[in-house]
Amino acid sequence: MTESKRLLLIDGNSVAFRAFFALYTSLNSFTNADGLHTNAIFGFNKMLDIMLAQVKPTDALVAFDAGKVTFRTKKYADYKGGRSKTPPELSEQMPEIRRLLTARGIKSYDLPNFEADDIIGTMAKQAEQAGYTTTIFTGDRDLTQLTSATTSVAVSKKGVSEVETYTPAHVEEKLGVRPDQIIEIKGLQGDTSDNYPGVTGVGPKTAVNLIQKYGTIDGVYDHIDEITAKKMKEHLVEDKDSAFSSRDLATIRRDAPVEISLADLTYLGDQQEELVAYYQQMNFQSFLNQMSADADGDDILGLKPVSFTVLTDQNVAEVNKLSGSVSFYLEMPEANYHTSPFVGFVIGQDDNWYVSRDVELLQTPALKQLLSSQKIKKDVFDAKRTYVGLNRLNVSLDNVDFDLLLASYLLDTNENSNDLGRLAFQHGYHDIQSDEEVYGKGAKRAIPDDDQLLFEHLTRKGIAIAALKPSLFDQLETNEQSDLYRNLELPMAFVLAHMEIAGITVDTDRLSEMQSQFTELLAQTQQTIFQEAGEEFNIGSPKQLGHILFEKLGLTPLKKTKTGYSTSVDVLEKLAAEAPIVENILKYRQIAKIQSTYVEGLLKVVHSIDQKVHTRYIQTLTQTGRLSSVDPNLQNIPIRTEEGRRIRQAFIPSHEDWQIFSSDYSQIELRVLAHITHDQNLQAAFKDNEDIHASTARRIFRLAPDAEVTPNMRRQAKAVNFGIVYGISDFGLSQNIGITRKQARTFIDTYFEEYPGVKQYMEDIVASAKEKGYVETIAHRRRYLPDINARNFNQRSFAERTAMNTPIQGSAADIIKIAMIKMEDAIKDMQATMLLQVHDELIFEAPAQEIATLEKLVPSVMDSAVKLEIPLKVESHYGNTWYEAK
DNA sequence: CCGGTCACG
DNA sequence: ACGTACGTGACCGGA
Repeated sequence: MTESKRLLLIDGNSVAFRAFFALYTSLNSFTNADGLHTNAIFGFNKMLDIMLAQVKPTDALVAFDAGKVTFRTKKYADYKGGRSKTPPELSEQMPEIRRLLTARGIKSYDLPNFEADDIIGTMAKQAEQAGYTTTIFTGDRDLTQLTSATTSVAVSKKGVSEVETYTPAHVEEKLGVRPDQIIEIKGLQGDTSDNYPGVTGVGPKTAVNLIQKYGTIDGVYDHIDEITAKKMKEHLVEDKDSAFSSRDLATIRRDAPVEISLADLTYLGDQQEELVAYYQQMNFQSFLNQMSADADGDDILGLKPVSFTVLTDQNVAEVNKLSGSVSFYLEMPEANYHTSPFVGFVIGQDDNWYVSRDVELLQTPALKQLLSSQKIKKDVFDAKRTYVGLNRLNVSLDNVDFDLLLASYLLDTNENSNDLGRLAFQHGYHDIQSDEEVYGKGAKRAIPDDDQLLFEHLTRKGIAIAALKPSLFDQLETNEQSDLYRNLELPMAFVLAHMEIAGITVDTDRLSEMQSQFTELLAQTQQTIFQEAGEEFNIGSPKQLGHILFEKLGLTPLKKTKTGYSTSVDVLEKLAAEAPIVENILKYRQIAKIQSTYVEGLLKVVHSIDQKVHTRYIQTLTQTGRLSSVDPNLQNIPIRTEEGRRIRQAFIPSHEDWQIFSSDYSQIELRVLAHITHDQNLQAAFKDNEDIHASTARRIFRLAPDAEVTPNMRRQAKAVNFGIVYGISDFGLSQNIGITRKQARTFIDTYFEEYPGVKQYMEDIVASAKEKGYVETIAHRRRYLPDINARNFNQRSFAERTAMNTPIQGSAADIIKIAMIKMEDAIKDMQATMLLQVHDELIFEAPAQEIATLEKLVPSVMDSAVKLEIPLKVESHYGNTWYEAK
């Protein structure tokens, strides 16, 4: 038997399209010296590498669309109508991709009047008859209709490296029909992106049901009289022509008049000289390196070689020759740097890089002094992480100048990878790998034993930090964000580090006591529920619960989710009157949540050494500038229900006779709103220290000056105020307070009449976002809104609400951060310690005798953090536990 | 690993 | 007509 032939067929346009959008956020860091965008070319080549490695083809072809006019558009003028134009940044790359293919020894081909699909369908059929094994690579799932015993279809999913491979069995499993029936489905349901209609009212589910029952569209019409659903039958009869023509449009041709044959498709492999020239022209350093590495048989994966010195006790003093700015990186492989092991470190500058696995070297005088030196600037990736890690080694870190992670987050909150390599790559620095590439992922993740591998990776991290510093600083300056970086976020990192290191003491006995109580309560409630249900089931499973409530007990399903019946609180609360079981389920859920997340969850993360929990504040995650808290999250400890609130009894001071002290901003977001909108009426309410929700109620209900604001009016006005901050919609408001959409509309209209400044601001900020592509906070924190001009209504509306909300939520975040930096200085001579931040609230512990001082000091620091057009208001509380500080 | 649910501001 | 409130994290069940 001759060697088997393996054919790789690639849908050029769709893969290029996928590559372009997978690397869309890095569009501007992928340009060559001629100003040509190269992201799609780069991504295409990456994907190509993956497919070549996987398929090891003997023959290959990349098919392209010849143009807009095809036999399909001739039959049906609207085919693919309404599609937005290919972005010019992608169009300019298409000819270059074809040049790339030539250099890589792969044939490319297009055929006038036909789409790439038809070329692929035709060649795949020929290959099947000739006994080839064929793999089709595309971004378009419609091609899965071509799968057969010898033809599989790999569809690229997310990013450039993920593909899902379809065989006939996988198609059936996933879609519910055989590959040859896909066109029947498409005929019935149509295709919005290709713009053909199918049959009115028939979506994916109905289409699959019909085809499963009748096999084909012809089968459906042969049995049209069996269809009982009246409306559907009418639509089917009416749209019969459309069904058949839609099926025709969906059918990939397998007999296109191609002028090539299988014999022309031999895969020639890389044309070395041509490819080197090509990569050079495109500035693809990493592909060039990969080529030279492959040629050497070297396995360093295409990166420039780096040199480093391994530090030991003997030569550690060599670091004394470093001066000016040094890059430093401390490797801790686990996310939680309070407990992660240490793997090693790198320190250096220019061509002098020092590495070691032995972190105890950091405690030697040379390194210790260097790291705390006021004269030598330190450039790092994640200053807070580095500071806390070094603190565990009793080494202090001072004079940090550049934090790659933090700067990168401020420049674009959307590009917020935690991986140095990945982030560097996004900023156009390619001479580095991600941790995942070097260390592996999941169960296979491991720090290499090979010193060379580890030290090279660490050295590359050090070099990347240094390499990116000038350009990121430049960009911060251009964005007027240098002040935000230097005087707000960078100092903030160390304030947070101190709070994390301090931790908060947990009364584990109190938690254990609660644990037994809840265990018993849960068991009782569970038994009651089982009796009411008449059987045992898993209450925690929405699927099983839905079955019991809506099928067995016959309650009315009010809302559905993607996967079944919704059993969320708002649904269950509406059903509570129908059956007593519902109330018990709500109770069970509430207690189960407290038990698993707060009692048991918290107990799991208490450090046995100091009886404390040490959260990590993630400073570079949220899109608005807020912090987030993980491991454990101390920003969502219950307060709204009494049972939950008691969790706070377990948060106690770390010393006898100390107290928990807490101060919170009152209505900070609405005050920020009053400030940035300059609305005179809203500002007047705050200047007069009014109850803001009551004040809003007076206005939106147009009450006379002496009329009383009822609690219900105040409640509704409060919801309107929230709605305004969130970027209001009548639907959202109506859902929230259970009124009609029309009533909600009236509230909103009246609100805007009463607060014209707010209305003006909302219009202006959306217009500005559409023009600039981003919005800003008072401290110049920036959030890009790529969807603000989207054609999709949903995406665009979301971006518009975000444009309205982000300056408000983000400026409030700026304010409390400024207050925290000032606070650390204000209490530096006291024993009081700042422990937690919960968005608009700061929590301290302090000796009882310092409480009186704090009561004056903390509010004064907080309300004078920034000067706004309205006053800020702060309220304080204290007690023996966090629970009592209310 | 994702979706549903629910805890917070 | 479209189908929505803004920002988070942890847990569980079930692919």
